[in-house]
Amino acid sequence: MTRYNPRESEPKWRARWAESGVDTAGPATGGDRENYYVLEMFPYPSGRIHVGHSRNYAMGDVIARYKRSKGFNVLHPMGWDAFGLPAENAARDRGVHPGAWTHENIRVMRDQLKRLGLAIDWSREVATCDPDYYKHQQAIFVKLFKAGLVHRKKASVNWDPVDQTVLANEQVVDGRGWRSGAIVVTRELDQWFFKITDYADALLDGLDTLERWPDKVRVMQRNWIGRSRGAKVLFPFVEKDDEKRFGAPGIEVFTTRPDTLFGASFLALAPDHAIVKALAEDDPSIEAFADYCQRTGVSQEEIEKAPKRGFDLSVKVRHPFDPKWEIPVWSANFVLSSYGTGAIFGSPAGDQRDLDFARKYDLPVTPVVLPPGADADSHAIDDTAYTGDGTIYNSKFLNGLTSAEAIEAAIARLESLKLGEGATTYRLRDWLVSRQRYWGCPIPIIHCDSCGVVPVPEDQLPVTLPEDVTFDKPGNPLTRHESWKAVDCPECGQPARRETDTLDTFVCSSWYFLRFTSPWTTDTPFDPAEAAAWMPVDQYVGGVEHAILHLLYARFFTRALHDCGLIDMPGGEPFAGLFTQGMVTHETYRAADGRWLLPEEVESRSGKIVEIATGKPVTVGAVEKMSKSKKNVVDLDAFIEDFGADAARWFVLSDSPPERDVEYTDEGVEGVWRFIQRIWSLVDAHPGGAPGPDSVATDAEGDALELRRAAHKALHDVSAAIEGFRFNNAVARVHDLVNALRRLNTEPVDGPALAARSEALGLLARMISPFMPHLAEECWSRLGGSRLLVETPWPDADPALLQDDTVTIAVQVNGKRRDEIVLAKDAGKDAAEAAALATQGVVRALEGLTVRKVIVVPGRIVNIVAT
RNA sequence: GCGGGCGUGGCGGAAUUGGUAGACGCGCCAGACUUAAAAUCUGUUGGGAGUAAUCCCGUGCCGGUUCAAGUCCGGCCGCCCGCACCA
Repeated sequence: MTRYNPRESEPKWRARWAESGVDTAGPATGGDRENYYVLEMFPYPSGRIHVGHSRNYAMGDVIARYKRSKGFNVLHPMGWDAFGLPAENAARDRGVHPGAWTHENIRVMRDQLKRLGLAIDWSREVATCDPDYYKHQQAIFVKLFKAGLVHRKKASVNWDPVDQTVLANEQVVDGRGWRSGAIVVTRELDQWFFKITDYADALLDGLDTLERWPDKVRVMQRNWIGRSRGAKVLFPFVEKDDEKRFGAPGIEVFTTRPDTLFGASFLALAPDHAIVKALAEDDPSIEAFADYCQRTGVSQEEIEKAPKRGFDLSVKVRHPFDPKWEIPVWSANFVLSSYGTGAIFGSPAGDQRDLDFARKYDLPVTPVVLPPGADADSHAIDDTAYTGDGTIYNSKFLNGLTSAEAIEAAIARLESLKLGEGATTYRLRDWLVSRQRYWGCPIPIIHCDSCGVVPVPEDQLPVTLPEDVTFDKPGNPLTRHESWKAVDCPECGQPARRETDTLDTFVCSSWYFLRFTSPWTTDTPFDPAEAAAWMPVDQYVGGVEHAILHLLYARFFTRALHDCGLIDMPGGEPFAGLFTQGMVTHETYRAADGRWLLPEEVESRSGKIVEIATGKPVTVGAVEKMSKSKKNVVDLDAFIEDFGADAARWFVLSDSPPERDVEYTDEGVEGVWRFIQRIWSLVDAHPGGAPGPDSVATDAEGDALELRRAAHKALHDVSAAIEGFRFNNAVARVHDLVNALRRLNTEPVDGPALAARSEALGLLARMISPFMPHLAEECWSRLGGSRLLVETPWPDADPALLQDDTVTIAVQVNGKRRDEIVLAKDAGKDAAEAAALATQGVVRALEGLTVRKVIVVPGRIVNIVAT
């Protein structure tokens, strides 16, 4: 009897797999196998992989290996999201070039991933910082530019003062930069944008087709896009002078409730609305008000608690439905310039914010919507607005209509008066893609004094990053690199300047899955035929933190590429199936002086957790997602050295459902180790001359037959669990089979019994192969498998063995379980009823009662109703 | 405030279509082996009553539908996540 030694086995089998080439995907076109594309969100090469990271890859790998053994041509690639700010920070702090730092991390992490035994087609590996990759990205940028999907404009943008760059709206979380955590400030800057708003409707409607996406993610995207239907309404100026002063006939507002127009009591403009800005130039008190609003905090609480504040601009407009009705124009701190037209009309009775504002500044409050069942004479609004639907009143020609009817009628009237129209607005803003950083894909644009903005001609791509840069000063080193910046204009040949901004790294990750389909192309970003055949990704696996950012950008990108003719993807959706996996968590440890401690730096001494180095007690903190910052990580290499890659893979997939977090504990790992050894000891104890692992023991009976049944049931359940993304369930069913193999280990083992055991052990090896491929291969080999297990098709469970000859069913009396009966599987209802009524437990329970009804659900239950 | 999800033993969780609640694992307890410990193996393990057979209670709370409810319906309570002055 030997112990299973992963240190010996795992490298051996990985070498065999590499020799065999099984992990290499075949071409998607012209093959006879069905294609299946499984992808995990590619990592940022930040340093090292810990056990927490491995869960994501383990899940994708189970799917990849399972689908491959089911006969699919599987594409399971890996690459590196290799541009990003941490590389520049490392350069600044340690004097190493960002490229060198990144490539070293890639080398380390690639080795780690390889040690996990992932069935990855490494021949397709890409790194986004490689000019062979970003060259195509620059070509795509130029194509999008020429198609009018890229534009440069001056806009109020989010500036991260720590990372010294602008950020997209999606990258500002709770008013702070998503990476730095610094409070973002607003700046007016000339920046590059992708016109993702052109696709707002398509992106919204497409969500309905994504049936294999979590609802949560679809809802988040829907909310982010934030489509609202309503109307734009023009309130004409009262004073003719104002038309000239502001260059417009009046003030345009957006509303979703044109039915409440007769409740209007004021207009409110955002503090940075053009009219407010114009007025502020001559009026310091308005300027002071706008400044005050700018300084209001950015956190949720601050916004929520900030009192409504307004400033009367002393401008008047007319009501669109009544030229005699004059309405005052205010500026208010709760109006956003970035939404709608940056101006609203206040209808206080139907909107809580408007009501708060009206009460504070003593503006009129006229109710115009009568709630169902309310009385028009007595209905009044005090401090709570009525925001629901109802019957319109106090509203002239809208009186008596429902809210929905009144919206239509009001829009029709506005249109006939040429003072407004039905309109749709979105919360989604264009995607700001320029970054004032070095370590990113250079934007292939040249600024020429006479020709303006000129894209770099395709035959001059890539625009590569210069190597000779320094990071000793803040800001973007490209802006200081005079020789790199200097270039002749491609159109007029005069001296011109390169764009020094680089692209947001999310641009890189918006099409990498397309590059994977054909990374060998040099003239095009990918082979259109291969890409079209592989896409969409059948199963995408990643963290929910990308629910909006990456997953929205990628959906935009595939549509834009389709519209530019680069790929044929009519549906536009890059990811047909999405799974958002839970994290691996671990206890946190903190020394008395506040230092976080690694799990390996602490130990338990007589029931107390102490720091090994000092012996001082340690505070055990919350169980949290493994993260470098809190040091509650277990290094993958150390784990593999101790327990092997299979143990890591099995552990992170056990116990918790894949979409939930799983807690790392030493006890749990020990359990996995024990289980691995248990499997091995079963296989190792199997006699050498026994039938092979793909034998079928047709003559088995008794315990041997029971074992076959257990094996085939396990196979059936494990297959279903993998298909249904219930890996924890698959793990439990494998445990069941191992328990059956241990329980039914009868001696001596004769012919049919031995064959049944061979069959069961063979099936065990196969069903663990997607999870613990090295152990499975070792078992398969030990059992006498004729070829590599990875080249062996997934077996089908024998349906005849999935059902027992007899079934045990419960018998209830009045819904309470009183006994159970054993019946032949094809026993009729009458037989079941008779057997049930005869059992001791039933007889006892029925004492003194009369049977009224007997319900028999064959194979399930018998329920006797008695009174 | 809006939206999504979740409440089951000491813990992670299972019960996929309404049909034996607690599979499987971890932990705990007991036993075997051992001078001893570790490792390994065997067994017990929702709560309560009882020598036992057995009985009662039990899936956040209250009510309903049903022969039968963790599962369906109505109303609460609690927790987690996302968004949030979006007109």
